[in-house]
Amino acid sequence: MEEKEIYKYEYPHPAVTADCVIFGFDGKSLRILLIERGVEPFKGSWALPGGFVRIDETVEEAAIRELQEETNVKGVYMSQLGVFSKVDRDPRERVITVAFYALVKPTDHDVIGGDDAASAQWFSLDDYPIPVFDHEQIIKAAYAQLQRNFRAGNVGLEMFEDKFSISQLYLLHSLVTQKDIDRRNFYKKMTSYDYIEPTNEKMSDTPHKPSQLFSIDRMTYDSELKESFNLIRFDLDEKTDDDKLKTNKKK
Amino acid sequence: MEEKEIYKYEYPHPAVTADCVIFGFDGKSLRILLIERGVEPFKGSWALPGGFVRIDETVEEAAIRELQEETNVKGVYMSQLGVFSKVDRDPRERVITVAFYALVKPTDHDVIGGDDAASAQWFSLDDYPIPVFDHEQIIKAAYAQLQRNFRAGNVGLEMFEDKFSISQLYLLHSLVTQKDIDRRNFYKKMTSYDYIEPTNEKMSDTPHKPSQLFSIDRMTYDSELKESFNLIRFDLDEKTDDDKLKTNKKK
DNA sequence: TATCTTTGTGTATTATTTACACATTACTAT
DNA sequence: ATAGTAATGTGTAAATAATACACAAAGATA
Repeated sequence: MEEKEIYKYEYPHPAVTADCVIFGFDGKSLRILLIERGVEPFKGSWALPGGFVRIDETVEEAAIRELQEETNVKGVYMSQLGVFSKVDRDPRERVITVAFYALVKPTDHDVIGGDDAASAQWFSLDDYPIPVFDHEQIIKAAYAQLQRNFRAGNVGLEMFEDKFSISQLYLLHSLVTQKDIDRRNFYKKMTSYDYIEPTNEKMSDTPHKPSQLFSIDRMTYDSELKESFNLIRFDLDEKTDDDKLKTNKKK
Repeated sequence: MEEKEIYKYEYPHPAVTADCVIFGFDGKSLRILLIERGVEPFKGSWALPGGFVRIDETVEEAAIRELQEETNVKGVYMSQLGVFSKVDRDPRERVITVAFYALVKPTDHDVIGGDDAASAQWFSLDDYPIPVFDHEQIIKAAYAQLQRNFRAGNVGLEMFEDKFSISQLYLLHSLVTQKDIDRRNFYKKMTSYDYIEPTNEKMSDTPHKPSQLFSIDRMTYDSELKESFNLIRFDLDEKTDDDKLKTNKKK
């Protein structure tokens, strides 16, 4: 027992964690990814995926590592949301957390609970179990930020790995911005962007007129929009903060 | 000597600091507030005001406290910029910093170096001593963020304690956005906002036609714009993170 | 009184946003 | 087959916002 307390400091140090608010859009509704805690405190309760930042990694590295360890989600565009540091937000000790958020397609990811997470699961944003710690506040702040970005013109194409229809995008924008956008004007606006390119494929298995599928010119999209919204692709092979903040490197 | 290392942890903990990028606009040019370090490491070099977050305060509280201790600047609207966490950014130990930024009028503040700062001084943004640590990178990121906000429509009135002329505001916008805005269209746009109200005073001591002075309807301004840009008035009597994130309380 | 400089107003042009009519293309039911 | 249903996609006009630029007004200066 005396062998455990080996790290000594002259002044008290907080612990630092990274937490991830992962929003999912499945084509119908908005979802949120939570984990069931497998360890104390709050074992068995739901929480955001995340965990302690190691002494030899950046907070960004911690966020993607923990997200992958606990939910198996990887390779998504994440943005830093901010720091939450109320002194009593964790019952164990003083813990300051850095929150990140991302928007993904649940079907692109095989969600598997792992590590400190007994399980990981998507919930509807309208009805999810209130998470422990101050994670509910973090989710609210992340959603507000997402909404601000969309209202300010972020198109939100980071989440589409492959082809998409304008009506999918329309539904996403309607859900996120909470505004009733005119479907037809939205269609024309989106198709006018040079980074949204029509393919010659169409949606299949629809009980009505199938929509055309579009693809993303990532080069153009990234250069025109990503810098405006500080979206960064986090992959495990990226190294420094500096890289992430200064350039738009992709895997 | 053995009495000093009294805080023990099972796992290594980083230190956490809060740093402030304070931009100043004096009516002519943009400035930045730096302190001359009075302690090691880098004693005698210039750096951003800031310091360690205490175990019983939030990062916001640390930011305003350190800013006041080291420069005597207080009561300004600050925004959280983000976290910088490269593992080797501080030679002493692992230090993660949370950066904040603000835009103020230098003449509103009596800058006095204090505490760990041997001195505090305004520098031109075009020509300031390169600060130590990764503070140059933080300044660049803060300026980019400020520019994004202005380009996205932030009017930047937080910094005006009292009356101002549209030409002052015009110069500020020209400097920050780095765009050449049409002076006359800018005038009309600003005077059209309902939170910018004409007074019956005029600028004095000008060698030409004096400009009208305007005042800010803070209530309207705050409700219409602040939430969009996450600007928060930090005062020493505010308490929790929660308050700061959720409401727009003012002193 | 003329000149200089900056402030403030007017007005026309262009671009963007919003509103809404309607044709098109699939599937489905009779 | 044919009509009905439910979407997608196109066209077009009006309202609003952004841009460009002419010029009058106010005070200091010579």
